[in-house]
Amino acid sequence: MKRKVKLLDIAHELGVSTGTVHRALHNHPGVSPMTKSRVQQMAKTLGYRPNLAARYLSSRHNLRISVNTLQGTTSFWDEVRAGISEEARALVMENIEIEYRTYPRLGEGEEEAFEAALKSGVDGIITFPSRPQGLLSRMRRASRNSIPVVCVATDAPNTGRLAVVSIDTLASGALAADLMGSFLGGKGKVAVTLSSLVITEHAEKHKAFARTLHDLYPQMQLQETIEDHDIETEAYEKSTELFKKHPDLAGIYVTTEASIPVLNAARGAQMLDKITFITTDLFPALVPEIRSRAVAATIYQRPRTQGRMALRVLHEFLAEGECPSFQVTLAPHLVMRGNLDFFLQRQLLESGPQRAGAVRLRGASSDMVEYFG
Amino acid sequence: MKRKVKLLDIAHELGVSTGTVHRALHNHPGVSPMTKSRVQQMAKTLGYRPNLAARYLSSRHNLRISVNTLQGTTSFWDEVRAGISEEARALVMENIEIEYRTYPRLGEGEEEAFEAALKSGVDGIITFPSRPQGLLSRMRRASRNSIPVVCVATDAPNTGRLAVVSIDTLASGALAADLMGSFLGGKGKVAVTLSSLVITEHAEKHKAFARTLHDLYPQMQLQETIEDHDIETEAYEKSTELFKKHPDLAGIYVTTEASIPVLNAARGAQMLDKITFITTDLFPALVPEIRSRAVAATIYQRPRTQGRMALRVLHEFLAEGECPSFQVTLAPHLVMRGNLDFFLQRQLLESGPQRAGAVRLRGASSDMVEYFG
DNA sequence: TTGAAAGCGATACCAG
DNA sequence: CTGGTATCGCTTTCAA
Repeated sequence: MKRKVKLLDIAHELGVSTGTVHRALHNHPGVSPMTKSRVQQMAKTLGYRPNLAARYLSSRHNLRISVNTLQGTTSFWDEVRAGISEEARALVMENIEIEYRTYPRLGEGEEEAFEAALKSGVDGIITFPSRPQGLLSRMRRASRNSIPVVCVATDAPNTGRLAVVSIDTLASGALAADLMGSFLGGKGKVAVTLSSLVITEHAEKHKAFARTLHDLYPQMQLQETIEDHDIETEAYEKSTELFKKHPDLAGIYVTTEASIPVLNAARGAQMLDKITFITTDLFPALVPEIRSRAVAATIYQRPRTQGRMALRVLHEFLAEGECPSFQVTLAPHLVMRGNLDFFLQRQLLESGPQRAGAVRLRGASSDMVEYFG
Repeated sequence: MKRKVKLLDIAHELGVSTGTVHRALHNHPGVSPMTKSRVQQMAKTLGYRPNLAARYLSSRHNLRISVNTLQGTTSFWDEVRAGISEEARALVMENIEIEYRTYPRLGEGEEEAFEAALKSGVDGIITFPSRPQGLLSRMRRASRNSIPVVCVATDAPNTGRLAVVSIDTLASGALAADLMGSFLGGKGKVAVTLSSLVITEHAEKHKAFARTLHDLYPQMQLQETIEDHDIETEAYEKSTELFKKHPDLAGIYVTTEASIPVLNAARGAQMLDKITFITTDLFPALVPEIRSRAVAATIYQRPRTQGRMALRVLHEFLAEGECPSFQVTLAPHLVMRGNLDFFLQRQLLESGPQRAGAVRLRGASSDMVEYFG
């Protein structure tokens, strides 16, 4: 049994005080370079690991975290935020203060929100970088100032961000392709819609879809790709055009949340029941479409879990100064009509009673269910 | 901003000492019933929440946890144990000692293992109750002695167990049925194999499969169910018989890990390419079967996550005296040839470098991927 | 049955 | 630049 090494051990070993050791280990000002390096060396050789309990206890320096996301127009971001809140509450040391900053539309106001977070001096930021190019300089500045930034859903490369939490886009696209091929018996014309090929995530899904389709179902023909630029009417019109051009289209994979306009376009073109739809995410308007089998399957991106992971990674870094991984990639869930109700029930349960009173050992009579996305 | 209430607050309120308050709240001996109830009342009205950091700091008595599972003949339990270890290491307060007790076969030695764990005086037990009836009395005894027991993979009802972590069997069966129907175009004969209808989990999967098939694909015909009692030869022989009896069988859903004998039986009967297989779990021998498309899809039960959750629930109870939920139900993952590689890669990564050295902020050059099941 | 007090290990401040 | 020390909230003796 190895006794844990503490500050006093390493201080004693070097004949200095714990205060000095502390300052040296944290790069605080006021330590001679010599002692600092000696301390750090000794800490390493002794295998010093800080005692987090003691740390939390002594400095109850409330962590302030800014969460910058899209407004809750789509249920996706509501779920992400819910996951963040949950994790914050669950994180045993409840010294986390979360400030939500939202912006109304893609790329509109997100720079201001980021700026505001920086100005207010938060300890960390969780953000959805919808237009990375605009955020670039600000994120670099945050990184320079040692303010960790975690990206959710979309990555922002070369910004010095601490980590990114997202769905596995390659697995998503590949799964969609394999399902599409299976459903259609390995032949027919299919198409993909996405927001823009400039967005890495969408391009990856598309690439994985195309590649898997080609490898596993060589007889299937992938048609031109629709870019809707996150505009509903554009999605509708371009879909309508596509359906007109390919009256024999057999399937379509919607990689974004914007599946409703595409469904409506198919409905308008009287082609709804001839086309196999594979969509993305799960939100109220999609439920009846799945139930009526207009949508064959949807790929659920587990927004709640994304939120949880984002906060967890950020907190772990803030607490321990270390980051478990720079890229957290979630496996998507597949929702079809058969298992739809289980997902809906889960969403209900989780958003319903706020972690309905935890119960002590003896009082265990009625079970409650927690469904992990 | 509400100041946190601490022991001293409630002690002061009642004119007693913190020691008394502490003893009262923890049902320690040596407190008059009167003061005890007064303290507990006051704690409730003030909304006292213990400061865990202080708790861990003052008394870090190592938690000892026994993990009783099947030997690693199947990769499933190796993964479960890996998940448990991971979570133990990740749990910030690393005062957890885990003792693994394994038994070679279903129902063989598990009672002895449980007994040994109890005798050695562990603080909690995670177990796979393969033969609940034999464990019943022992689990009840554990419960009476306030030793929490968490079941993994399978529940043991009426045993006083603290919680159960398992896959959503209803969602699994329903998803399998919907996929089967989609793959087969809504018609044909299908069958189910399982270990025994006596086992709740298997019965539930079967029921969900049958029900979903009936509701969504009324033209499909569900044939008799194979019970293999966890014996490979039995699975092989009964499958062979089934294939002989139904030469037009179109699909089969294997709810257990025992899919290889069934596949071999189909191979022997020259029916491999005529039957759509939906299997359960993911293990080395299954990989080539998925790759060759002998298996259309497999339902992955996320053993690693099950292990993580089991330890988390148990630790939370041990640490806080509260249990977040008595039933943790995981949504299964769907693995097909298209996304197979992503799951294999994930298993490799996770079992490879032991949490390859966490890195500090500045050193973030090459990303590592962590793939959450 | 109860009170008083000594830690647990890291942090932060004040003297030197 | 460095040493000393009070502090965080809870647990756990030891006296009373």
